[in-house]
Amino acid sequence: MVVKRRLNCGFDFSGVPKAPRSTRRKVSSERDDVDSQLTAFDLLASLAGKLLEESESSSTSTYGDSQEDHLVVKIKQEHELVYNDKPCKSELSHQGNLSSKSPSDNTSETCLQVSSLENDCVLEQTPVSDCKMALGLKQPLVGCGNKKEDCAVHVEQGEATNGLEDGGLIADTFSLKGPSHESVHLDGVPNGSLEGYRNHSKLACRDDDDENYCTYYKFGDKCNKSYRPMTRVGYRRIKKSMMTKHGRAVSRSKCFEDTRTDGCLKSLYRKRKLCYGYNPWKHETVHRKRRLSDKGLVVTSDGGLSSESVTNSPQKGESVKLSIKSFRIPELFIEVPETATVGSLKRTVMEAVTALLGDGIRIGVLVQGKKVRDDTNTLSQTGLSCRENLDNLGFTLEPGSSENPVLSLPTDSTNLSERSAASSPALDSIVPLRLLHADHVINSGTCVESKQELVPYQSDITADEQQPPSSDSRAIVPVPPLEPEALAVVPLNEKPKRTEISQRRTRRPFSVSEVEALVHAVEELGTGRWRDVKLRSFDDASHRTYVDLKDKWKTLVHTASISPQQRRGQPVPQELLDRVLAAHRYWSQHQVKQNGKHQAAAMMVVESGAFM
DNA sequence: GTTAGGG
DNA sequence: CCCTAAC
Repeated sequence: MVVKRRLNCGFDFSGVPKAPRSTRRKVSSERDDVDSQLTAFDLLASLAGKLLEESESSSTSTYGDSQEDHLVVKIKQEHELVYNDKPCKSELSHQGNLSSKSPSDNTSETCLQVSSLENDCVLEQTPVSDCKMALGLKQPLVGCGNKKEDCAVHVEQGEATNGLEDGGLIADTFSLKGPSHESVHLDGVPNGSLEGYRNHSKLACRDDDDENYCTYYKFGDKCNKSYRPMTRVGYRRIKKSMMTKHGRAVSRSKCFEDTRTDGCLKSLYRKRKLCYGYNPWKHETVHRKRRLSDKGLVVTSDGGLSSESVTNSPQKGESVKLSIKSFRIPELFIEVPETATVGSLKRTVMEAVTALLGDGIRIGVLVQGKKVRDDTNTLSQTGLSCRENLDNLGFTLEPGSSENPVLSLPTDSTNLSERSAASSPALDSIVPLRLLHADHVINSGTCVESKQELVPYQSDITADEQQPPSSDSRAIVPVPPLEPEALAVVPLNEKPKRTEISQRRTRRPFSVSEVEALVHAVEELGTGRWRDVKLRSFDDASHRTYVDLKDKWKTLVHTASISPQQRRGQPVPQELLDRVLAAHRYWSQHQVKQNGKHQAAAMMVVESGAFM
């Protein structure tokens, strides 16, 4: 007999045989999990289409060169054709302006991710803190294009609310996450097909099951001409091959992705940091969203701090001249209602940025990739007296208070995902905006490429905020493996309590379109063929196992059975719920005669009149 | 490996 | 979403 491992269970059910499954009827009041979120988001849809075309036709253009200060708009969207077997997905990335909006329809909820907000700024014999101060003054730092020579001073007064659009604050990456933003595949994107759009921009792809971000770069002329997939580029494929059909094994074999020698535990640990330390706010949002609004736009800005260029010219001996071309602002977490105006979005982002900076951040200094801890040493003592060494100078953004950076974060060892998944009140009270990483690097240097080569797994943690260098920048110094201190922001107590190999997957609310696909499949296939449902309608969604689909159906039936007032979460269209009930009713009666499925389905239509 | 149901 | 039992 299997011994129940659960400890918090008052009673050990292990000895209690379950009834035959055919008679096991669920009676428990299942928590309403139907708060499906992340339904379709069509903002920028038209742009997406356009960009898709362009991306297909342009491969080596230098388009991106002249537009580096534009937003990089990454759109992932899934269009589901109800009667198609499989959803049709499109994804693309592009540099563009947020203002190039497109018709947004209702489709629902959306996750908008601002990967970074970037400001060009130059420190010229200026203490970093001054720049920081400037950043905190609600003064958008006006970008200066890609000619660093033109960037002498870039702290200019700007309209606080116009930052995004007017270049005051430059968000270099927007990810608009559609219903199934998770199912992003670079596989289908020919290498370099989007090249023209990001000469120095990143393409971050979110990998399904593990919330990994793999990041691709196109570097400027100074370095490499082509995309350099991160070392883990093959990960997805490898992973896939290792997955069981239903994907469940993945969560238990995550360590294989580790290409280093750290071993499985360490890998898992890193992974955990990535998944849960890195993005706890995502979970946080879920709950806050649930609490605050029915329809909300989740704006997540995650980014780092990085510089695109540093110029230095030793003047009169000791003087050091630094130019930090840009700051990337670490992860922000913002929530605005779907009905909010673009202007208010801008304001919100602005406030968030300001608050973030105002919260206080520290700057770390890296020399030759090593952190310089002694603040009392002079630069020359630190070895920064010569130009060559300056090239190896880097900066990191670190949480402001060195003592306990994570003010509001609980310090127990329960990992964040669990906490947030449990709607921890403590988490709920967290200011929705916080510096998450300190491993964002501003640096100067010479070879961007080596950054990846030397620090392959940095992408694990900061993939989405890795900073692509501008084409003419001096590029980025190789950054050493992250220092523990540098990323101690979130996981104060890093040792996860549960050392087990297993790690709960992150919750992935079903989008309306997914629900629709599910309903449609079940209408045709019935409720006992989840594997078929999976293969039929969710074959591409590697993060949806047939068990997930079954579970979702379960909750859908429950949701449909209760009054609308009792429902929580993102509303599922009543029409869909009706279909759920109808299909459920039908298949409850007809599950025996499984032989003539299609006939049954056809009959079902006739009988219920609710389908199709 | 799938399915059904409880946790 | 996880876990387990029963297929």
